[in-house]
Amino acid sequence: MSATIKDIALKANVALSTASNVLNRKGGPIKVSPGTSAKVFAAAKALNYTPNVMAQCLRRGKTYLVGVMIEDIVPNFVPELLKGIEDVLHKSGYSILLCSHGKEDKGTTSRVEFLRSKKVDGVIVMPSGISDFSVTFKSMTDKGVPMVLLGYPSCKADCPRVYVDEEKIGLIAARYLLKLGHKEILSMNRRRPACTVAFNKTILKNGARCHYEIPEIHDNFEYGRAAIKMIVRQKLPITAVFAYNDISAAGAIYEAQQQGINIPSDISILGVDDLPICKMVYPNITSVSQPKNEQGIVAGKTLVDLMEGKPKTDRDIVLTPRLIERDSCALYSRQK
Amino acid sequence: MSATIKDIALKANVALSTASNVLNRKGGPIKVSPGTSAKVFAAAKALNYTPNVMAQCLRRGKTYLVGVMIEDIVPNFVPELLKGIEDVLHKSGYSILLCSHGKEDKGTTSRVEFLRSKKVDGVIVMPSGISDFSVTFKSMTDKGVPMVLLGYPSCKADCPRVYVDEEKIGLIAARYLLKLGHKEILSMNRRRPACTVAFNKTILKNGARCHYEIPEIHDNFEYGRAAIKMIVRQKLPITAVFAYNDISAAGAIYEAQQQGINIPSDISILGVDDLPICKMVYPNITSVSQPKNEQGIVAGKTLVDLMEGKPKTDRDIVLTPRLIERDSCALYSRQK
DNA sequence: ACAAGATATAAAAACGTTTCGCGTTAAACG
DNA sequence: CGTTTAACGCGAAACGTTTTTATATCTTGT
Repeated sequence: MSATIKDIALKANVALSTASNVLNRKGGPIKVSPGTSAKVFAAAKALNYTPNVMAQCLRRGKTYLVGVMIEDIVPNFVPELLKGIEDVLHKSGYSILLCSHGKEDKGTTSRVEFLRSKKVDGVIVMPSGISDFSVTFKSMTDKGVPMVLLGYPSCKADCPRVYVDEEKIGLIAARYLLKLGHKEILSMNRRRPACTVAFNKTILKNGARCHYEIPEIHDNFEYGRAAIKMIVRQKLPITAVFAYNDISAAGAIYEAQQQGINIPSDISILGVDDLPICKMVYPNITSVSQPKNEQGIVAGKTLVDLMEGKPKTDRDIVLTPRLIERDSCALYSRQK
Repeated sequence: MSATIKDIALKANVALSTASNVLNRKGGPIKVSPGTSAKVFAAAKALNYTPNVMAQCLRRGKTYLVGVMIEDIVPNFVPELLKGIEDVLHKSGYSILLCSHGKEDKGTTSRVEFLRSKKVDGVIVMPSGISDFSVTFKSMTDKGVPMVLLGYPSCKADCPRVYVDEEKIGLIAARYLLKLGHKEILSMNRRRPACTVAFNKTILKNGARCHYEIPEIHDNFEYGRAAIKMIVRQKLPITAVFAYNDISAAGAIYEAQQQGINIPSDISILGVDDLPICKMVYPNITSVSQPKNEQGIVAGKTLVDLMEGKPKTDRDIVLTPRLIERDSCALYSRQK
């Protein structure tokens, strides 16, 4: 079908091995005269040659493939993460094999088999919840396939993990809301344990009160709406909401708008993630940013280092969140 | 490193070829006694064998890889499309090789080389703008690699295309806004030529007027804001806006809210795409939906058919948009 | 009981590369 | 001019499969 290196050798009147040498050991130790070199290149160009990567991989014992495992492609921040990963991997010559196992739990292990048989050189896993990956991926890690875990610091796994400092998220959020003078705050972050602990501690220490009695709802947007509904129904004296994430914040804003509650003058709402949606709702959402793109980049780099056999770095790489101030939080006004 | 079929043969005391036969010609013509079969399977399990896909591909001349080419991963609907594609391809045993060339135009051709050398069995291309792909992908299509174009019907290419009926989008939008009694309508859809033509024609035929003098802005959200700004600044008598897409609609709503204009009682805003954001802003955006997931699925199926050598289907597959009514459009009230 | 067919297993070729080691020729040196 | 050395090019093996062809073993019909 396609032209092979053999065709080139034939056309250029050289041995197959010589053609190969010309083609892929450019500055290498094996010398070949400029004349033959030119002949080979000419032939290659004439035949529109591209190497057969399968054959190369087989021979070299390396695939330059990285498996990226994701629960589902839809969640809001996955694209940015993916992009970060793709960028850095591509720069190092790797390409990514996408692997999204839907909801089904059993899917995970079969996908592992899939990646394993594709002989990927490395894996990046973005867990969807807390689970123990040291066993799921045992068959790969045992074989020495490097792996990096992205997000969810609470997952166990025998590999480097990249995530953002959840405690710091809580700290930043608490300090900010306190600075604005809020005393009665609703926290929706029970799903982020470390974050919640830090948040609560800081809040309480400064003489403010922290509520967190919202029924869990899986849909983030509805979760946010539920928060406002609860505040209204139970007539709570809350003046600020620390939302689970920006989607929840958007939900809260939406419900508030519907109920005639003014954001931020009546209630301040603080999001987490700095998703694009922050700038698309009115008022723009103030949010604690987890650097998504950076996470992807860092995870990619870490994996590349591992695959190239660089000395093992520190196990965990934790990134720092930061506050992005917009319009959904305001000073607490007493004369309410 | 990993166990090979040779190891299995050795362990099971059979010839390499016998092991291979047992493993992958399950119901095939070649018979092998239950005894040996069992031995081989036992050995395979004991050694935790997974076939080396590189070797298989090399031998079979098929990679079961499909290149999916995207301008950028970020745009809002890409994930849904991707998911649709992934689902159906995975079911047929293919996996997807992601390939997002950033902004750079020259990137495209180098990515084509990339996919070509990976010997993908097929390609799905989602163009970012209007261009002639019959030349860009010539080196692949010439070699008989099937290809499917997704979206942008205005692109030229010698392959099946999957897209939604843009004329119909215009038609649906026009009819709906007319039904609501609007007479002065702003259309932002110049970037969708077929859609605009149909929209305008219908609007004019029914005695309403169509404005469309907005300066082009690349950022969709800002584009939407600009529309409202223009209406306000020039004091246009417009009562309905047919936005470029949902992001633009969100932008328009945002700006309106800031200017104290009520949506939908003062101005109705109609979006296109039915993105998740529709349900996240207040009021919820009424939108003409382009079935994203379905597009992905159809594109995937078409490609699979092509790759399996099924008889060529109709060149173009066009999907039908439909109206999703929410809260951003209302009857035109004269007593304004 | 013997050739003919069936049946089960084995051997070998092929897929397209990379790479090692070897032979040839030309250049350099005394 | 004869010998050492470097420079260049070649052949062949190997990567792990699949598949075609060949060989050995076992039935079976006459």
